[in-house]
Amino acid sequence: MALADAEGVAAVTMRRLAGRLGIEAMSLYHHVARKEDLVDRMVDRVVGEIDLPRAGTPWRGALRATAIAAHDVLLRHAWAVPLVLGSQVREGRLRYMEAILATLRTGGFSPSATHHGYHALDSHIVGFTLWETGIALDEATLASQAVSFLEGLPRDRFPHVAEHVEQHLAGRGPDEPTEFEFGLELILDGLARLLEPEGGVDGQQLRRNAPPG
Amino acid sequence: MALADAEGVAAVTMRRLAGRLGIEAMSLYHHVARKEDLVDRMVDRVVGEIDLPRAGTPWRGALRATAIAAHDVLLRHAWAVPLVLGSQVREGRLRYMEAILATLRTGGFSPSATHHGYHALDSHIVGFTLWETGIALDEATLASQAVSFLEGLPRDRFPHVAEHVEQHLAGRGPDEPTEFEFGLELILDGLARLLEPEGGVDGQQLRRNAPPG
DNA sequence: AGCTTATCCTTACGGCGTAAGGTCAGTCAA
DNA sequence: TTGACTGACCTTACGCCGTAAGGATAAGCT
Repeated sequence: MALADAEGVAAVTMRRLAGRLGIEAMSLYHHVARKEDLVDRMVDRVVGEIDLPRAGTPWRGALRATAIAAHDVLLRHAWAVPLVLGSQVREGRLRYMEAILATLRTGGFSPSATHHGYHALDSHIVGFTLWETGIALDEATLASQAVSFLEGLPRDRFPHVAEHVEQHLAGRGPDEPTEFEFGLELILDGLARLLEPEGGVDGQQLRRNAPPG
Repeated sequence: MALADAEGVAAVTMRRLAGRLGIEAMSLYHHVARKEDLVDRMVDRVVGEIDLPRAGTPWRGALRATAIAAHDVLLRHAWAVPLVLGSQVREGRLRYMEAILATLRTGGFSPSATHHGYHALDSHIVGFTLWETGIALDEATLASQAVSFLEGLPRDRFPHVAEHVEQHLAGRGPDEPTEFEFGLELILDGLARLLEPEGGVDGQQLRRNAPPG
């Protein structure tokens, strides 16, 4: 994982990894059946690093904190972001899912609403972080990159794209939420409205039911 | 792209692609500097397939239709999903961005709200589709896969995960939105509330301003 | 006729995942 | 004490990969 963090997952080859461990490439195959297994386990360790809410925390705060924790962890291990939704579900992922799903269910959401809410949240976390890690290195190179992008951009054809990049350059105001948090609040607000009597998206089906187990 | 659609982007090697074209691998380097360029262009073509809203369509319907179109296109070219947010911004992506940003701006959103809304939308589209393509093949194998997953799952430790998978198996009710549309509506609802007088997430800063250009 | 240019080819290198089949020290029952 | 077993590791080799370097060929233009 140190290797992946430093040079990306492409740098994790059986030969290089073995070299770091002072052994030969083929020796790794006594601990792992295929390279894919190795990577799957690495990804699961990343997910395992996400701090989970203690049982009993009110759902909105718990979900908010967990989403932010997940975002932080994924930024620390950017190589894992495109893999996290496609890899085998193991211990770490199960624990993560269970915690979020239990939080929603205990918070009063129906099985269906919980199901949908979980995916909406996960999509935001992974999708947003995927975008972030796709463009970002540090703030400075990002800014200079954005400037040179703006210079080459035909403004007459793409005025709104230009404005969009300028928004990036402007940064955010003192009380404005992070870009990540903006989308997160949108989703949490939407979920909160599902619990209100009039309901939100499809109030008929997604309202409260008795929790399982 | 036919090769990538059929066998995934890993099957697109310079030798195999050249073979399909009846030429040698190295000949491709007269049309493309690096393999990365080739893949970037393929991804941009995928984005170019997304139907964009005609100028003047009311923002909410326009965004909804575009998001669904993007989702469909990405499902058709699943190999492109993890790449789309990290690849070079070219013609196709610029047109896509311009259309969405213009829709929001014309719809009355401030530069900042437009900026945030764009990313929230994009994160959902890509994040959700990444999850979908990570698990899904066809409905039937998915179902049998889910059943065998449930059998191996220790229910006492992960009761909510079990319920979650059962929700998948149950499928959705007749009037229930798609999972993709559920998250989409959450985001569109949230954006709509930004336009109301009282504002939504951070009403102070994100309210309307004069559009650019 | 000669030059330019676009297109394609050949050969070669170092690196990849991994199949197949060792070696060798420690463990433990008889 | 011995001998089979086991787990950790190594060696060699195969067929892939991207691409560097340096032609070949044929069409079009002056």
